[in-house]
Amino acid sequence: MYNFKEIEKKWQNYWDKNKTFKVKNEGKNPYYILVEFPYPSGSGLHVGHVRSYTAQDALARMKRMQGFNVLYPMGYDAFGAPAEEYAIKTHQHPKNVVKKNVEVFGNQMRTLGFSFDWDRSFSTTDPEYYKWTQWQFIQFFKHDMAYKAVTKVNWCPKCKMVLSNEDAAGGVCERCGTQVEQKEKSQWMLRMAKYSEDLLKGLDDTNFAEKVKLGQINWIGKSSGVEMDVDIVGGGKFSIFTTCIETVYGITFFVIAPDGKLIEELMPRVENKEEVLEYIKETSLKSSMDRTELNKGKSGVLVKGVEAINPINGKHVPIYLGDFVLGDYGTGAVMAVPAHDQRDYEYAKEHNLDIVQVIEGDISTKAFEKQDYLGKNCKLMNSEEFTGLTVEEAKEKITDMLVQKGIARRVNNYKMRDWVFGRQRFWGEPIPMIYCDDCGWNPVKEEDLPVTLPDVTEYEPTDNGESPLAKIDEFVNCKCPVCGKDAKRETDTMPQWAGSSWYFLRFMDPHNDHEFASMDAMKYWNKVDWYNGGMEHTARHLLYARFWIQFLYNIGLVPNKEMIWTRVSHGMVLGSDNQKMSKSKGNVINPDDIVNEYGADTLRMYEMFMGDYQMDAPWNIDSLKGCSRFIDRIIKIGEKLNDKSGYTDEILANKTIAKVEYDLTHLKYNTAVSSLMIMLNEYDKFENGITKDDYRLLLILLNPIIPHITEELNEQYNLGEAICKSTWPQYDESKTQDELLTLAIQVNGKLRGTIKVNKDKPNDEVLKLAKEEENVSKHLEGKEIIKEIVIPGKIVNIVVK
RNA sequence: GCAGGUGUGGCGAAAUUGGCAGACGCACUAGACUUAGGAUCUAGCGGAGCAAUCCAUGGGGGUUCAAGUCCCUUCACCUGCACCA
Repeated sequence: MYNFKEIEKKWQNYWDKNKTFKVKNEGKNPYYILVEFPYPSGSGLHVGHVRSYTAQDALARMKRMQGFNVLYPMGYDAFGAPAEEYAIKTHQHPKNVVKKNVEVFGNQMRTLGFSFDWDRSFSTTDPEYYKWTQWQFIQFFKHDMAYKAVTKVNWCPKCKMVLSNEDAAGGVCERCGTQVEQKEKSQWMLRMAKYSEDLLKGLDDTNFAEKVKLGQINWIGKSSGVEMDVDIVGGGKFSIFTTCIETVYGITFFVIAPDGKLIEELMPRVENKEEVLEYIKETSLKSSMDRTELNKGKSGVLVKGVEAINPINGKHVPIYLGDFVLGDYGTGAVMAVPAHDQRDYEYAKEHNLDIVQVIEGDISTKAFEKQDYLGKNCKLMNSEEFTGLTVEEAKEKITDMLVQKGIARRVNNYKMRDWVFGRQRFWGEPIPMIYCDDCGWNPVKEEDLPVTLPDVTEYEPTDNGESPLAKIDEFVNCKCPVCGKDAKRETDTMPQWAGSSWYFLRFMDPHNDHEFASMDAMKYWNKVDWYNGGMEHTARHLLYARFWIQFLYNIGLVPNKEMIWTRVSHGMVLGSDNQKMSKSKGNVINPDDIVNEYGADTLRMYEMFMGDYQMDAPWNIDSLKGCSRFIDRIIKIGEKLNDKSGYTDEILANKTIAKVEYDLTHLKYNTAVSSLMIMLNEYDKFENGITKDDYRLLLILLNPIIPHITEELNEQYNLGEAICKSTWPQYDESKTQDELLTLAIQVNGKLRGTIKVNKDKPNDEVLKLAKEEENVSKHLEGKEIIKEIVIPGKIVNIVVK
């Protein structure tokens, strides 16, 4: 094995000293490659990071050689709970924890030879950065896009802490196992739901992978339907939302949300108040998790004393309270059609309610639902004048009628809610708002930004669920920015998603101290050309970031409504047991160990070669050794240099350039590597050794993936200027294919032989040659030829009887 | 339950997008070199068969001259979301 330690260090220093990868906001062909910046955890860089950073590094290095001005930046997303919890445990300021971890990550990334422009690096926790995150929040507020509202939070009574949904999974606190309670809390929200339609439409201006787009679409969850008014017997009304108005004649009851406003309004008329209140209380104790778990039975109570009138036929039907109806989706009330909705069906069975069938189909054991009847020409029944119409016709006609009568409206509903933006944590961007008894909520003056986190030593959460900042008087007490009287600061901080929603803009202009990024810089880079990250972030992070950008666009602060062009995602690197790497499973691979034992180039190459980039792949140390062996062979073939020039095999050279170029831009790193292995195998077969041009070509093509050793060999054999300063080789399309092709000959679809023909040979001559082939002619003997198919350059198939 | 994804040798995987299934690598076997080999090189390597040939891409069916690839159906696993009306 070669001395990779010395060689890799040498070239890393070279790139550093020469600022090889420093990029300016000027020149032709700007190209922005972005990888998700890491959360600098205490456990250091993961081999999964190495996979995606290497992949995009390879792309960046190739693009640079092809004359693009490549921005390939790196930073840190360092706010968040783990650093805070570690700080609590070890009694130090989280910023020190982060500083240490950032250093570790930085060093690790440097030893891997990534071509980041380190001069543009920052952490979301830098006051110079989060100043602008806070400034942007103020813009949200000023444009009425941020507001305070009461929401429920997961509360662990033992830890005295607000928990994220993830930390409250299964309804128990992840840290201590205590039953989680729901607690009401007034929090800052961003009006994200308002952007539902725009976020859907915006996808047309992107080149995201189809599955990424789908993830976004599902998350937004648009459904088109009808909102219909329902009168209550004896006065009053409410409305319901439905996507299946065609079943309106099948309504046998209504269900309303226990956590909605409607039941509050109805309360005075309710006869069984105690029962109803008890049920409301029960529901409020359940987290959304619990509600789902109790899915088995459909709980609920009859609301006595009020009845609803089915607007289409005037029938009186009961109203129930059921916790499967959510107070904050739709109108918080639903029409129940047990014959055609499984959920209603179960509810009706449980509570012994009528079932009225209105669409022809089998409802003996379960509901005949929309996925059963839509698009299948099913007909209505028991529906007065609509009986006999198809579902599709009825849907339109019933809607038209209800709309005409003024009791219904066509509406769209979205699952996506407003963004709960407050966190009761210390380690986040303080929300830059001040409350004054006289003036209410007002933003901190811009010249007073950033609102920095105080240097204290206690980060323990408070007893009442407030952020630890609430205990720090010198932080809380301040002057009202409007009237100057004593006032109090908001003590909630922002969620971790905040800083990562716009960091890619900052990379375009990272040192700007009078705006978050200049319009010129953003116009120059235009959009992120490639954004690579984990599949787990393609729904939420991407949606938050797009929302944030669309808002900035609408107030004229960024040049494009969508700032990310292509989003791709990579598969995970699994442990050798095919399981997700985790300390508890003991299957974690530390990239440092691999770099020490085999070198960064070997690790980089292996991670590119291990499998389809977009798919999960298990770690396999033997396979890595194979890559190490390949690099040894590259070094060794240098001894076979002859003094000829040009390419020994023109076709091989052109073919491989084309292949590598295609593969590196289509996430097919594994086949790029294998085509280079093939090239080396061919070189080995050359009888008179290889030329300098042959060797340099191999090294240049390999350089994006294994940059250190290729530079070293290029220098050692004096093959030309440093590869990082060189131009990517051009290929000649006409020379990527041999003149003589091997053509497969089939008889009745079965391979019977091959022939070598010139690629321009006319079809009839090809066919003639094919029939003469020894084995083929044997299979044709005594048979009648029915059909002859010649696909030039591909195959010949002769069909016989 | 819904959505998305995956399923090909002993293993990681390829397959120009409908055209010779298994490229490339690992592991394995045999041989060479060697004091030695966990180094290197050469050859072999889906299954059955001496062979011609036959069988084979989770299972079943279909379209086609031709299917891993398209259509229908079914099973298994993974990842999200989860009573969304």
